[in-house]
Amino acid sequence: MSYIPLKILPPSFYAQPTLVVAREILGARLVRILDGARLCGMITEAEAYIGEEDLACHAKAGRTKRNAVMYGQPGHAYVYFTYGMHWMLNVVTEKDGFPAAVLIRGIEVLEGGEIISARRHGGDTKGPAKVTQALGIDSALNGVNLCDPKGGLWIEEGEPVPPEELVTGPRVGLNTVPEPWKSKPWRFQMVRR
DNA sequence: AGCACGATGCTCT
DNA sequence: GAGCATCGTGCTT
Repeated sequence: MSYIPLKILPPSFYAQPTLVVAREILGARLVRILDGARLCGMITEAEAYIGEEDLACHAKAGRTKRNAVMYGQPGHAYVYFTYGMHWMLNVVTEKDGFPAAVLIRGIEVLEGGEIISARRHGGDTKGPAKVTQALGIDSALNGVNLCDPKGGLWIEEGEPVPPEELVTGPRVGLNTVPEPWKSKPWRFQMVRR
């Protein structure tokens, strides 16, 4: 059995300004094919990291081996390792050559709940490292094209999020980042009302 | 319910 | 060698 995505988000979606992508990716469906099973969750929280000027962005000190994918084509996955044990999933935005991305910080499970629950040892999927653990995302997916289902990871169109369910705030975990970057309201979250 | 802390290893200086 | 876009546990209110 194969899984044909219905409305996969195209490169033109990711090529938009990063703040637009971070806001509009909420409600979209993150899909992962893992060991032949389709896992899917609605994206509920995301953060924007925008260019070398943004001192919270990994590109702040220029291009390195680690952040190279962020400088590439929009619509690809930037996956990196941190804190000695956690993987983070980002989607590359803006035009080729400009380093920017959106960090996927939380999902609400829609499909494959039993598999995901087992992978999470019964825990939730609210948190960037929880998302990657739930969906089996690691360095093998760094640089994967999210617009091509062959990669086993893509994002499908979802229901639009009404403004009253959208909340913004400062990005999380930027303990040593200087202002104004530390306090930029570049975190976007869906909340049930 | 909230906070403090330790785990754990890769990347860049 | 320092720092890290975090998480789970265990302890305190």
